[in-house]
Amino acid sequence: MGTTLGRYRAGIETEARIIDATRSLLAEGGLEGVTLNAICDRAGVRSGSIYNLFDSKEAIVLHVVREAIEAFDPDPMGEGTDTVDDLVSAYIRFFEEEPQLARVYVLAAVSGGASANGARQRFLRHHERRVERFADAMQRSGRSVSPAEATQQAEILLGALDGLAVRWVLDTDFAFAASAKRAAEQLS
Amino acid sequence: MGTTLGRYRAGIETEARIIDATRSLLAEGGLEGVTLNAICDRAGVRSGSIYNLFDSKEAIVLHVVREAIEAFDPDPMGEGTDTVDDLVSAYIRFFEEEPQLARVYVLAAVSGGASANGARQRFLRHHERRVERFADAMQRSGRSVSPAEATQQAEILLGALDGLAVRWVLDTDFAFAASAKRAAEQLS
DNA sequence: CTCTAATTTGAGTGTAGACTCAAATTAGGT
DNA sequence: ACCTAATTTGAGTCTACACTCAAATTAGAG
Repeated sequence: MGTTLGRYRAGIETEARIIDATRSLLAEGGLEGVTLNAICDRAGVRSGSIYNLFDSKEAIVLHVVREAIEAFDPDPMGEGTDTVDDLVSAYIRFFEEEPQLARVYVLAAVSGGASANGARQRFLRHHERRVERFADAMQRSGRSVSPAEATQQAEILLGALDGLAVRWVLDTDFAFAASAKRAAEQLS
Repeated sequence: MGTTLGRYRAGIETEARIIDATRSLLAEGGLEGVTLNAICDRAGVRSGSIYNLFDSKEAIVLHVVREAIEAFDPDPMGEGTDTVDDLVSAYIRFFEEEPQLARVYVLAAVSGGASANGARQRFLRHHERRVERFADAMQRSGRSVSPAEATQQAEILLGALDGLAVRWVLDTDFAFAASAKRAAEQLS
């Protein structure tokens, strides 16, 4: 019943290029480096094209940040059977396979922490979901006794992983994966 | 030999108010919330006064960031005899006693990680000095064998503390001190 | 091949924000 | 009380930046 995608192909491709450009600029220089000019240059379009596809620059940035949050889910299928090791491995894998999105996540999460808008709430909720999954995995492993105890320990383990992630943002030569594994060994 | 401070008192007081205003704005909303207008309103001056005392807005911001880095030194006297517990306690105390500077530090360190200017290098060097001090303390405690081993473990412990600090920036209700102590127990 | 919806353009508009500066004011020194 | 260095003012300037929009172009549908 619907039309084919044919006529919309150019728009879809342009949108993807704009999103890719914004993601790489965010990863490189944080929000400060993301001007319309920079997006246009990187994507190879003029500003009018951007507003044909997005309401505002902020809409594009939020799209990328949402993308990073969704990609950072250590248990996207929500099966709830992962071990702590599975979750830690997924965390590390995300940084290895999606370094740009990982950087976007870290930078946005911290600067979101300073903001009054919904960004902070969104990152906080995402963090709480992660803590819950880690805590569940810890309880299934028999290591922790009470839910409160598991939650506290999950906060610490995730805190360590996040701190090492920040360390990696400061210096990508830092051996994030090895340090993360070692931290998990000692905190599980 | 020199003149008294008398004639300069007004300038000194105004400078302090401008710095205090900038610090509180940085802690509240990160760099985004620090406009000249906001500084003027918070400090109770007009923009001309600011440029009588500082070369630029950036100069004020850098002053506050430098202040945060210096305040965050776990061993400012450089005596080199602290235990790991001493250093962890100093870290926690800084957050309890200087929450505004602590927030400024965390926010600036991460966003500095995205920048190309000297800020990232400055935070990296500061971090490396902290790692060295923690590693030295670990070796003195007899826990770690080699310097390399101590350095790795110091990176992990500081990573955990920093990650919990970021967690606290997202939500100041988070029990940072208790979590930090518990992380240190397991990572020392 | 024609039609036209979708897309692109880029000069132009409006504004937030950093910073300037001549004039006015303040207050310490004598 | 007078002098004047230091300080403050706030309207004004300049620019970077987000966004607009009429006209032109592209390319898929029929």
